[in-house]
Amino acid sequence: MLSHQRLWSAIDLLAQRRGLSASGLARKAGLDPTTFNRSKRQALDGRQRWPSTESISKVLTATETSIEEFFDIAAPPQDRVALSRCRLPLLGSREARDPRHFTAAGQPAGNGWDEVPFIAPDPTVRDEGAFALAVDGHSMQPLYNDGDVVVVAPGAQIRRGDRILLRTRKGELLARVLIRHTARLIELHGGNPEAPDEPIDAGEVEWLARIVWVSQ
Amino acid sequence: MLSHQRLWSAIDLLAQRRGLSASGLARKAGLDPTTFNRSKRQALDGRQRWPSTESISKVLTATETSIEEFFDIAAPPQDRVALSRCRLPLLGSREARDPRHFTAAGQPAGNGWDEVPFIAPDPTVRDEGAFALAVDGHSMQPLYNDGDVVVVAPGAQIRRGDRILLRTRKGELLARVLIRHTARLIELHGGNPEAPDEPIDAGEVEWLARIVWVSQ
DNA sequence: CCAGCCTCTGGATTTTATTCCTGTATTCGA
DNA sequence: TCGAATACAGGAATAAAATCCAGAGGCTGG
Repeated sequence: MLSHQRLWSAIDLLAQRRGLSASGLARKAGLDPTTFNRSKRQALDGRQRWPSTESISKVLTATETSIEEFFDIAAPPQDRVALSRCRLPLLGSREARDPRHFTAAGQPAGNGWDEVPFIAPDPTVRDEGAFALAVDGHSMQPLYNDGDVVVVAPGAQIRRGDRILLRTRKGELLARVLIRHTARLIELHGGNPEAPDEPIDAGEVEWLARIVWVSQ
Repeated sequence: MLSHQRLWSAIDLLAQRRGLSASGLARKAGLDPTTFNRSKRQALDGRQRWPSTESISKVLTATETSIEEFFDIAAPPQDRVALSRCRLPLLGSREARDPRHFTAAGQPAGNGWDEVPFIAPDPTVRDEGAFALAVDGHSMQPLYNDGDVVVVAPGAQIRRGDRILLRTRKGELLARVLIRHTARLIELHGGNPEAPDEPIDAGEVEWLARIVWVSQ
């Protein structure tokens, strides 16, 4: 649905994001500067006045804004789909072995990354450093197979039993289940219920991040 | 951006999806039936005429369409993000044991379903019958744990090695890995590498559907 | 301090979208 | 077969949004 209030606040918020006033936005779009005046938003008798689609179209063109972004700006919070994080950086797990693709905190770095649209219900994915990893080959079995895509959120809280992506100082990239995490020791599990836990010295670990979504 | 052409074709396509004509849509929205006439879309001298935001708002309200869906309808293919499927039906796996929550084809039915926003890069999720299942308890271990959310696409092609959700005629709801699927026999695997395959008679199966995404 | 610029109000005017109307063609059900 | 409803074109009238036009207030740099 589309309310009078949402439409006008989208215009205000778009102007704000672009560092413009309401009149500045109108002028930039080639419209009369008074078009978006507050005094033009309702008639004297209180009836609502709506901006025209043509004006909106001109504003979007002038500010290089997509119609989706425009309506997302003023969406009610529960409908907000975090369009800013709509495109996650994506890398193949083979390329991801190269540590230069990551910052020291495990966030994507450099320009070898592709992009993929993604919006998940879990707000952890809005994490600024979130990225997607396309699994090639068998290096992450049995948890993940060739062709799976895992979404990793370095900023997400990690608890026991969560699946994590872990970079060791040696440069290995592992997908595991976290069993225990103390100051000195990290206990991992490979996903095979029959296999024993794998302890690893906390000093060996460069970073670890929670895997929040997987396509398979 | 928002073009004259896209706006009008969104109106036409929305009408089409709701089984209405352009004039029927206008009438349903409480507008004059000629409002959306083709003859009103451009002036005699060829200048573009735009529908008003207020008319669009009335149309969306009358057809219970979100503004996101409206603009997605006529989006260029490369921008199409299946916003119409942005909100997936969601059910807990415990409630999902009750077969009344599903159609015979394994699509969501009834009104016990919640909703969750979701957009995945994989077009399989655009499947009209796609839904999300929140796993409660241990019934789907070791593949999935309490708190995981799996996204299921009943229309997606299934190949060997895919994870599937399966409803038996007895009413069980199982998450498994598909090993083999012949006319008579379906071979499944529970996810524990040490465990043997589980054969099941194809006649025992009500439906099965591919699991395409998992949060964990 | 003041000119110049911007922002906004509120009114008059112009432009434009909607409504109202007439007329034609088509579909549908009795 | 024949009304009744629907779909649509096109024109006139009406309603509403954009412009145009003062005028007030704020800010800034000279």
